[in-house]
Amino acid sequence: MKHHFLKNDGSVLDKRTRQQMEYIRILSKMNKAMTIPEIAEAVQTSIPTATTIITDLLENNWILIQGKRETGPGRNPAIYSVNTEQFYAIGLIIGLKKAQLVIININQSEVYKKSISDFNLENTKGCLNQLVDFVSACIKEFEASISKVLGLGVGITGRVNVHTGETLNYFNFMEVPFKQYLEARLKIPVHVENDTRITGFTECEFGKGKGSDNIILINLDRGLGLSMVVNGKLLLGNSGFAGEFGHMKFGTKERLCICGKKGCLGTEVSGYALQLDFEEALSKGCQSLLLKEDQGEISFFDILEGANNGDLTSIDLIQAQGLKLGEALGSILNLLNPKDVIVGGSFVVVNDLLLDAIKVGLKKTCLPMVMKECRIMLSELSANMYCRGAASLVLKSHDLI
Amino acid sequence: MKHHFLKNDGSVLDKRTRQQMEYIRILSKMNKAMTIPEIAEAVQTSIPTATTIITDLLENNWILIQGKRETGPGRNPAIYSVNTEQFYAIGLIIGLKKAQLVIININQSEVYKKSISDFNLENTKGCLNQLVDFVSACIKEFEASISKVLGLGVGITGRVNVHTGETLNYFNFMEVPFKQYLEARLKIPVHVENDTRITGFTECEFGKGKGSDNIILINLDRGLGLSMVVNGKLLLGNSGFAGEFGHMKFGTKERLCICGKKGCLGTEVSGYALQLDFEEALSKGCQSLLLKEDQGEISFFDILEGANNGDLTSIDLIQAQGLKLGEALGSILNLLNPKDVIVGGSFVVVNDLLLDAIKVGLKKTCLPMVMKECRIMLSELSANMYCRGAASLVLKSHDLI
DNA sequence: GCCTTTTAATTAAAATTATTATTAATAGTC
DNA sequence: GACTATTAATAATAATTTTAATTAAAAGGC
Repeated sequence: MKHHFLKNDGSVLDKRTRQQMEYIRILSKMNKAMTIPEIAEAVQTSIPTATTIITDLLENNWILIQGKRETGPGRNPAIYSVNTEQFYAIGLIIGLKKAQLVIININQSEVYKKSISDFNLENTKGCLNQLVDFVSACIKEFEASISKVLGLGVGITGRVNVHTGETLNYFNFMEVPFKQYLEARLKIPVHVENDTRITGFTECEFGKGKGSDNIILINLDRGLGLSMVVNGKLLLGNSGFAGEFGHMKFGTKERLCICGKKGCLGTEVSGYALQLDFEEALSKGCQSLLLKEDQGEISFFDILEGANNGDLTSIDLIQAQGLKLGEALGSILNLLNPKDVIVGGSFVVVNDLLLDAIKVGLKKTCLPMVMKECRIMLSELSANMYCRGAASLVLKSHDLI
Repeated sequence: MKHHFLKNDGSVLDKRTRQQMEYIRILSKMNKAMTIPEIAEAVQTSIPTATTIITDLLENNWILIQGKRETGPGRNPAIYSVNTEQFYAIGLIIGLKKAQLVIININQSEVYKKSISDFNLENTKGCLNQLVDFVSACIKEFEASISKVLGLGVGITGRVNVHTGETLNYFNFMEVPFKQYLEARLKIPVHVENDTRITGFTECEFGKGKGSDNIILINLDRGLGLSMVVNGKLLLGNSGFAGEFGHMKFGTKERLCICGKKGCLGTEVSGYALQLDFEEALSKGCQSLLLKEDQGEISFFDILEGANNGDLTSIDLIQAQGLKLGEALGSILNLLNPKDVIVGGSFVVVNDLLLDAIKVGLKKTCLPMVMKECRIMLSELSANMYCRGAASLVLKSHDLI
């Protein structure tokens, strides 16, 4: 595994290098071109010292002069910013049917994007190779030297132990954790995360959670996921398993969950559950517009779309799920008292239909004082954005954002 | 409000003062007498610089020479430690029937202790005055100059907004928050916290949660409280209301909660609930040893004691509560994946009777992978310890522990 | 008991950093 | 357009900090 100038592997660095890294961090965090006096103020050093370090960084091409700032009276200062062509981070989201990759620069601007068209996540050597080759090919195509890549942030579905980099559901057949394997083959530092937690992080960085350091993100898709950001940091849990909301006992139906128990929320609130709900409704004699269209199996996407087209059965089922979700969520809000709750995942297409039902449910269980300052919102981020979030996680790990 | 040498009010300090504070912090955190080379290593400066700053601190009486260290070969170094008579923190726990105060020094050793014998917490000006006078009298009796007191940490029952220092249930009749009022009258910095969160913090600092930065503390007393420590920090929530576990909808009885809803866990798992359970059991014809003793009203303390004496009715009721608590707790564990769960409060007197029942309940709802690494334990801390915890919160806020 | 080894503490010299003064550049004013 | 006010950048000087060298103090071997 190679290391970038901005290494954070715990090795001892000389003072000047540490100073230089600090300057890069300040420039990156501020995310704007800064003058030497501003930088000196920010890093708490004198202007002459700042000048020498800035000159150093300039000579090594880590930063660039962006011109001069137009001020009022007085000499116009030169402004400096990080050289975006020296700092890249890669994000990779591995879904069940899709793998997406994005490369961003230190400004978090997307500079490259690619996805595997026909992907099927399998716990096999072949699938693993396909992913590694894909990432390698992307890096090659982008033509950025490996030495300019700070790292790869991976969001993968299923359970992940962030501390060790192990993935529990996929690529668990190697002797080393997934993270270590990728680092060995790609020669760049790798951060592995659960996909739902990536969505939570992304929402905090780019979405509606921006500016808040205390949010809950619900990922309502085929499954039901939850991630929490507390004190500005992702809540990972002792073994990295935090966020298992789907197994909360709140259900009333007799469905058996994959965890072996009954009453799990995920068996009654999720895309998967919605399909079952629909089948049950039909068997009870409910009518639906969806049946008129001559299609094979009806997926939960179809049901969501049906609701948007006015199909009453679909609407009823989704509202019932929203209500139940809201009620269960109320207990979580009482526990964590978050600033915002953001609901993401495929279900957002039905918009207020879901949101209002959740709010109705919340009222039943959530304490008024907790509800009072808490906003419940739908996510507006795209899948592509989550991929950028995974890349941003790398920047975050270097304290650059 | 006066300020100690170690101020943390955000005012700009000169470089040498900041350095001195850093040295004090290092010495305090290490909690042992250190040699100059060790200190220099810890603060990452050269030995001559460390020597001058240590000399400075010594002259100002902030630190003391503790003698020499006996080493192997080579000259024996002088060892320095913080002057414990310069740094005091006060802890005050305000309960319903008791108010306790403790003064600790920077080593967290108790140097003074006092409590109000006949106290009754009321939301009145009189009660407030009683408390302020009590604290003032203690400071006076201890004869420590106000300038040597870093602050007062208050743990008060009921809801508290840590960010503003407001108390919602008590002393809410002033124009300024409780915290501000105390600061104005006592002239020392004040930190106000919820009593349950104090117990969580204490457990992490002195109790079984020591060394872990990811624990859940259940406070099972007259009421049911919960506090969480995540990433080494108390989870406060956006408005400081985090931890409302008692209103989780898990109940099966028809009891109305003070929140206006039914099914709240706190109405079925708590000391208060235990008394109701007992009355119900009797009305259904259950027998109990407790009735033989000629006493007036039977409190939940009596029932806990009864269980320890073999009273079957008491045992049954407590086990039923433990089971229910365990089941509800399982969902929280799935969500937060803590390292440890520590059960505190008056209920600990029944020991394994409660703990085993909780474990049985947990098995029903908690995911095996979450349970696997999580220890469920009873607290062994005394009320006095929580008071010290409140004081330690002050030290923590100064980054001294 | 004296010498060697080892580590602490002090001192001296070198390097670094900050403060102050000076010069440079720009905008507005008379 | 020259002058003034203002801020940036640089140079010179002062202060601080570090590195290196020296001295001091202790332990152990012969």
